[in-house]
Amino acid sequence: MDSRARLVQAMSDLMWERGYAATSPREVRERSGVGQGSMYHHFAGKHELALAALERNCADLLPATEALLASTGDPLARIDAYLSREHQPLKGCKVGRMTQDPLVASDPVLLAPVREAFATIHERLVSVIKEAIALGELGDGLDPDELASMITATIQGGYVLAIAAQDSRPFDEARAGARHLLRAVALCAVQDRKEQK
Amino acid sequence: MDSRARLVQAMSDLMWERGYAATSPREVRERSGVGQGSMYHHFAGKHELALAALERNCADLLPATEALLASTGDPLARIDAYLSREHQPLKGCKVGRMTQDPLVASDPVLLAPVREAFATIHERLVSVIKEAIALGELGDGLDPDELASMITATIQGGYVLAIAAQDSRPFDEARAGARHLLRAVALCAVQDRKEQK
DNA sequence: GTCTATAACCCGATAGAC
DNA sequence: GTCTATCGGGTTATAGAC
Repeated sequence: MDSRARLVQAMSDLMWERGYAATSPREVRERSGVGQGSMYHHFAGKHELALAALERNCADLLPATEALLASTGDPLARIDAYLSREHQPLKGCKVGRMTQDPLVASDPVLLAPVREAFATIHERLVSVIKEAIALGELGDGLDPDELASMITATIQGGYVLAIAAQDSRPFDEARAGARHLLRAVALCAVQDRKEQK
Repeated sequence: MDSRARLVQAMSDLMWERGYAATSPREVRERSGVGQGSMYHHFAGKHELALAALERNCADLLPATEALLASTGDPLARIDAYLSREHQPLKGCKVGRMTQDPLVASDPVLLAPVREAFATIHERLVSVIKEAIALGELGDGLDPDELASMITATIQGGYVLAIAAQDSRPFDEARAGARHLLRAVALCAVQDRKEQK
């Protein structure tokens, strides 16, 4: 790993552990083992380094989620998989948490990669939900955008509850609640179709 | 408003606007118009001031939510009301956001009021859900803890999505998704009971 | 591309007069 | 209870040699 990559890695880790404001270039330097001059050779300053770290986090996390949703097979099962993935609830989401860092949220440049990541997930999720509706797995009375936002919000909000409680249970409960609710309406949809026959 | 209250108010505002780490005692002093000496007379330091601000935020926000959920009347309508309240999604939640501030989340003292606030909401919400199940408004196949966590997570996660998108729509979509999903399973429950007759 | 040295400023906190 | 003055240290960033 070269100096540049080590700096980005250290910045990413520290922003996760301490947040943007509380992370100093000196700590980044010390953790990455890169000298002062090198750091300002590769990046104009803390801000540019943070942007690189955020872009890297998004690039790291997005593909796995996209793969999960884009895979072939039963749409509802893919949503279930999205809602069942392994996480570390008490550590928070490397991407989602950034929206709650005021210095990031108020900075259009830093927020851009986060916005794009969530927009992509939303788009994919809406597609899967539309597939499920087309296949009759879900009733057509539900709005795909609403459902997609609700599902992603459940995960992101689950982090909030888990950290507040210092217990991963609320995170798992929230996601299970969403899965079970979806399953219940899916059964309704099946039932409705039987009755119409 | 006396010096102490003005300091707490200013700290609360600044923590919301900038976060804990990025808020300096000097800014608090300047915004509140209180002198240096006064500040350190009332509070031992930034940490103690932050605790007072967090406690105040929780005390300010909790009663309205509790009142909403504790009111008499149709349980499902109360959940609907909880999911329909006015918010400022782009500004974030004064309480929930604190869980994503690493310096707050890693400090048991600062996190305590946040933990208690969410625990209280959860408790109230579980009661309302149990009422709804007892009345047959919801089927008994759903777990009240899961549902309660999902509902609060939807709201908290909605903030994340709204800030990421810099648009309040995802917040409203997520909450509407949860309401419509609940309504759909409620109709299922009614249908099931009719069939059993 | 990396190093050391240093600038200029702000941080959180304290001292002590009034 | 409030004021001004100040401390020691850390902050982000720059300068300039190698």
